[in-house]
Amino acid sequence: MSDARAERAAAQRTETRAGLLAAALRVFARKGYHATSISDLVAEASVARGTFYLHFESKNQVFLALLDSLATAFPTSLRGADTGPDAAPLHAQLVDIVERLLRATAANRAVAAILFREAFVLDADVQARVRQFEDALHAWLTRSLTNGQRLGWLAPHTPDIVATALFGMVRNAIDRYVVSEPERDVDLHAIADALVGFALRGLDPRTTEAR
Amino acid sequence: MSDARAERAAAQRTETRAGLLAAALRVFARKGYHATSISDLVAEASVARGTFYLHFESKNQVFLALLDSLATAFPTSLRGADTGPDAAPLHAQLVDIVERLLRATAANRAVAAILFREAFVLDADVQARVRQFEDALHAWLTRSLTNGQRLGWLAPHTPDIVATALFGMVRNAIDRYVVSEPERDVDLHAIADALVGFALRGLDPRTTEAR
Amino acid sequence: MSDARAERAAAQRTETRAGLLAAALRVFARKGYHATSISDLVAEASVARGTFYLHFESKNQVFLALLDSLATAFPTSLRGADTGPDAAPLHAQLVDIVERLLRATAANRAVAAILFREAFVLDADVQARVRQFEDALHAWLTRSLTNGQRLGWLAPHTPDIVATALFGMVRNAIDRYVVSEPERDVDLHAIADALVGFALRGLDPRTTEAR
Amino acid sequence: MSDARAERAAAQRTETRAGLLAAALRVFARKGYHATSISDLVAEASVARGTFYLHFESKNQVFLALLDSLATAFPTSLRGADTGPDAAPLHAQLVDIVERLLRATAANRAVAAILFREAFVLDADVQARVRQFEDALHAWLTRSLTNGQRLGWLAPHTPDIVATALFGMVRNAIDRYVVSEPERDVDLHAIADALVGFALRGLDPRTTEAR
DNA sequence: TATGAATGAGGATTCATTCAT
DNA sequence: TATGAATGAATCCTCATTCAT
Repeated sequence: MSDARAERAAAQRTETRAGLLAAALRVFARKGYHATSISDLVAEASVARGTFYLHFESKNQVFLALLDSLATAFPTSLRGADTGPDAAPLHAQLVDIVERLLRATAANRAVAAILFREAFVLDADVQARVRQFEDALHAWLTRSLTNGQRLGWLAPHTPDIVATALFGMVRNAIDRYVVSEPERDVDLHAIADALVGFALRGLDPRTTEAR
Repeated sequence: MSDARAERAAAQRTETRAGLLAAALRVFARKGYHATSISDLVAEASVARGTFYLHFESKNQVFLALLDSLATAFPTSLRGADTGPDAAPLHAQLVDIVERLLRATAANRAVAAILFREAFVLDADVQARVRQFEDALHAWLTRSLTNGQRLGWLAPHTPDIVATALFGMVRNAIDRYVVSEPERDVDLHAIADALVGFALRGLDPRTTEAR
Repeated sequence: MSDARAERAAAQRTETRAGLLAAALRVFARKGYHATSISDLVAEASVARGTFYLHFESKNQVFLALLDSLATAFPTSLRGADTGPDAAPLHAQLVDIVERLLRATAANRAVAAILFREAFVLDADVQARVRQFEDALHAWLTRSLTNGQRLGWLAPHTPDIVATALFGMVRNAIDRYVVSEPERDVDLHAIADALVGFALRGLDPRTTEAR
Repeated sequence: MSDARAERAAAQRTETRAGLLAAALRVFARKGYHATSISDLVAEASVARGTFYLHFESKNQVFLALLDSLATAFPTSLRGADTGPDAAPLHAQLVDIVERLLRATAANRAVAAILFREAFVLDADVQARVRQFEDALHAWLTRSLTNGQRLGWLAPHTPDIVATALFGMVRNAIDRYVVSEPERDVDLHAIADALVGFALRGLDPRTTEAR
């Protein structure tokens, strides 16, 4: 009937849902996804148990909803390198990409933490979604490397394995510098720079001397 | 009470414990650590529920016991590079180290899988032990890199970050090529070679040209 | 407040109530009384949850309202046999009564189904009403039989027990031929005829031969 | 190991299970199957909640176990009539069968009550089993009637419908005289006699006169 | 009168752990 | 030492009912 009332109700609903999401983020960050029970969630959100099920089907649906914030923040960080004639130097471009990745993760620390540490105990459908995301990332990396080699921009290496290595480098860096130690004030730019420097030049000193 | 009888009892006890460990390894491999209940363990081991508690305090104590096999296999793979006058080339030495790591993990796939994927849901004391192991590894890597740089064997990079990167590279490679896909027959030597090649020379083509 | 407006409001209310009843009939028929929740009812009726409680106190009040259709259809089928001088033969009259009962039930299949199968899980007040209805029917049957015997129309039997038997015969026939298998197109007249034939002549072959 | 201990344990287990069954029978009789929760069962049996699940999968498994007492008592009552040359008169034989049915039910009043009144709200598998039992009974009745007619022992009627009628007669008699009013001391033999008398001779007075 | 978000008691089920034998 | 029945806290989830708008 009254539009005003319906609107109010919808607003209320949205607000409660948002409260549950915010509460979930806090509890997940505090206790971890796995150790969090529905009871914990509703207690933190100060709503009744039944209210939870009015908004979400299960704990993993909450996490999936939270995941969307990362899922939108991530891909925008991943626009490939610019290979045009007057593009910025490759090194600078790559540093920029990696730094954006680190910052996107840092901005969603709690979700990223779950994603990085508890991925395997997430329920099947969440796992499938995460795995699919990772596979897409790996495929994109492999393609980019193959392209770069063909164009002579990158040294010849086994693209699949190097993709795995790069993925692991960044993943572990995120885990160590972003996810694990929130209080420590880290210089994400410096980290991105060091990672890219290492990935481009390698450890062999003759590389650096050569230039 | 004859010694013989006491000995027999002790042997029996050891045997029961070994049976529980072997059973745990099988069930963990089949269902994952987290999804495995004490019921599953005692059923697989064909002992009574109470018997379990005569030998282990909890599920994670079982895992800690299993962990020891890896904990002994790993460090031996990690004897540092030989820097003596007539040592083998650095590249070959590193390939050897990495390959040994991969093989050690492959030989303990079930335990490694838990370690890599379910580490975070392990109870606090197991987590602490794993973390301590990782930190030791990271510290060793950082030290080695610092040393290598001082000796001019390695190019100047931020050792801490490069250690993180190297650790992530290998970790992800193990996850992808050893833990995740058991059936696929992978060439661990080739993988080790590619990883080391990338880590030493980097992606920049001028690196390779220079030599 | 004009009368017209009050009238409109009343009409609206009646309509909503009717919609709920119609919806209830559909859902009860589809899922059974017991398996139907208030949620199901309001969803089927497309009204808000709270609206339900404006019209009915509980699920069984809805059923009681639906019951009224049967409660009015039944007694009219049960006008006793005509014992006047130029009445139709007893057999034909009884067949007619039984057939009318079957048809009345068939016309209210959904309600009858609940009545026959889920009577016991209905709440106390509904149960009381159903029981009262059954008792009245049984008393009427017993009275009719006693009368028939006194008039020499019926053979001497224990009226109370025969009433129970007759009630059970018809009840089970309704359950089997009307309630249970809705799709099967059954000949209710033939069933009524067979039932009355059996009830009058019995199984003993000498009975039939005698005529 | 020790057989004595194993035996003791098994005895304990059996005892607890029996206690649960006895408690279930009492609570079912008091509150009805549907209204009984697992909590009620364990409270009545004075065991912990978990203990219930050690012995039964669900409430309906308890009922199925109880059902077995009826399921074994019933068929023995149903050995068909003896048609040999020097068999007892049909009437006497039938009275005996019906009386045995009534007594078997009376001996298992609580279970029979559930079976008769709450059959429809029992879970699917229990329902299936009950339905199957009823169908077998109906088929047996129909077969017996057809046989009896062919042999000239029984008057010609539609066997399927008469089977339905007989089933309903007995069922309702059980419901009224055995299940519903436990306190009233009823003469089961007289009831069986009246039922059979009615079923054989019917209501038509000419039947009785004829003999 | 109608709405629908919120409530919270209540029920089923699991599982680590204990303890008498 | 081994057994295994019993325990009961903890968890998930449903649903009749309320109430502010």
